[in-house]
Amino acid sequence: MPLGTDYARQDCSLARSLEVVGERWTLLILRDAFFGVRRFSDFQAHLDISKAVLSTRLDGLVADGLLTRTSTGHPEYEPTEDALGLWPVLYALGQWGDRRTTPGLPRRLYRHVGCGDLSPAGSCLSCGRSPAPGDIEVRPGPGSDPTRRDDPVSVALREPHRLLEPLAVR
Amino acid sequence: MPLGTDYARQDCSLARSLEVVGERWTLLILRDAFFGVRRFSDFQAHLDISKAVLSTRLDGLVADGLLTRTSTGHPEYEPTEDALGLWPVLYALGQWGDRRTTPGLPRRLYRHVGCGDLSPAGSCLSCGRSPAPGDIEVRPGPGSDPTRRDDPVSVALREPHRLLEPLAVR
DNA sequence: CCAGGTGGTCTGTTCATCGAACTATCGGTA
DNA sequence: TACCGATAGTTCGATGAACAGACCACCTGG
Repeated sequence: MPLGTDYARQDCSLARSLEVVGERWTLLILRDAFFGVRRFSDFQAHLDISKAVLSTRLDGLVADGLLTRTSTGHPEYEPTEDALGLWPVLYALGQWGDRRTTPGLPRRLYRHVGCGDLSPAGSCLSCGRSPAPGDIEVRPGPGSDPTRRDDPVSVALREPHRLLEPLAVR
Repeated sequence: MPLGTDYARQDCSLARSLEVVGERWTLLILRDAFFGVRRFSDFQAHLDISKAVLSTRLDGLVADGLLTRTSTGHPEYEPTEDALGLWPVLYALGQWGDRRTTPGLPRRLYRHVGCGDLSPAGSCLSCGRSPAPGDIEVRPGPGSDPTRRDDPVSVALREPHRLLEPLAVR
């Protein structure tokens, strides 16, 4: 395992997790995968990441079983069941970032499809359950800044969109 | 801000969070702070981290308002209110790591003090609430490996211990 | 079968991390 | 109060990872 990614001497599940998702860019790639990004060039356009690093990260995520890569035609990367278990982590980190940087003005809003909005803890304000990512719809919130980016993925994400559903980019 | 830590062009709360806690070692340092580690040498002994990097990270966390550094006597680092908001993230990541690497054998167990054990989602199995870190007790679970480490912090953590309470290391 | 878009790899430079040696400060003891 | 060990760092050279940009191979539509 390359330097910078392992915490071999730690007897701790957090360390085990960080060996998989703790590298620079990895969680942002997974966030995009939840948002429906599927293709190499779309990840690259949305993240401003070097192709070499993106390639390394995608390969690593496939090797660790968090993404699958389609083998026919142009490759697409899709989150696995295992990756879906990370949704609470991504949601909690996003909420924390919202509270810290722009209190009261979330950059994105999440909704339990056909039910109610999500609380900061990730539970539906209407039914009280914590919906699976596939039952969550994301839309821009009052803290979002539509002038910051103009890549096709950012544009597509200005419309409400159900998580995990492949994004119509073009 | 040094390169490797910023995602300036991302309009995303997750990116803002990762700029603060996304670097190598940072989340493990915060985990230790939740576990009651307070002193430079104890962080270092428990994490096997170079002193230079530990120094840089602690300074950064103080600058970002996640830790306070006592100014009288030997320095101690204590998590701030802002840092406490990260507990759900750390807990969720730990649970995910447990499930992935040793299903059914968690390395640590968490309990709502005076009430019940915590579910994988972080809520108390007895009262249903999600307790604040100060009301949670941690103890080794069936998946822990007591032979892996012998530093004073690891030894102290073999006893049940309430989060945020300074660890009696010596 | 050709052109352009897609999905990479390769390269030189810059930056972060590492281990080890060195320095400064604290606090207890004589 | 003057020492001395423990604590808390800083500095240094070597190694490895990230970056931007050039380059190349493959797929797909015309």
